[in-house]
Amino acid sequence: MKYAPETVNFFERVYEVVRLIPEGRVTSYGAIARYLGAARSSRMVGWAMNGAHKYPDIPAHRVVNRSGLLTGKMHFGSSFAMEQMLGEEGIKVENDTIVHFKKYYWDPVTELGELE
DNA sequence: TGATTGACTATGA
DNA sequence: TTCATAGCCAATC
Repeated sequence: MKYAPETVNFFERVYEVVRLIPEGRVTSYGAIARYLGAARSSRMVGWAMNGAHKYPDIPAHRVVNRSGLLTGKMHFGSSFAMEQMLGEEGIKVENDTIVHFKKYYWDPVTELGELE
């Protein structure tokens, strides 16, 4: 697997941010992208997560789309693994969507401060 | 090399 | 309010 030099940095940053997500909290692809200064590259965050499976400590289940919808649950091996993991962290999932998403929402820009 | 796709989001009808 | 379309940018075919 080879990435463009700048891309490696971007992907690494994505993983770093995801690792910082506290247990029992979730964030969105767009929020991460925005935090990294790539507000319009939310899809790249998703793409980064695609490769996140190679890293054992990336809590990708804490990353959902802006509606709290578990759009990537099918990438966890089984379609129920993601909501099960979230459930064990105290996050209720109903109909593939996080209940009270706003309450659990963890925005890196807000929590970590804007990137200098 | 060029076209298509995707774990997204914002915007307009 | 719900549905459709347009940008985004790297990876894959």
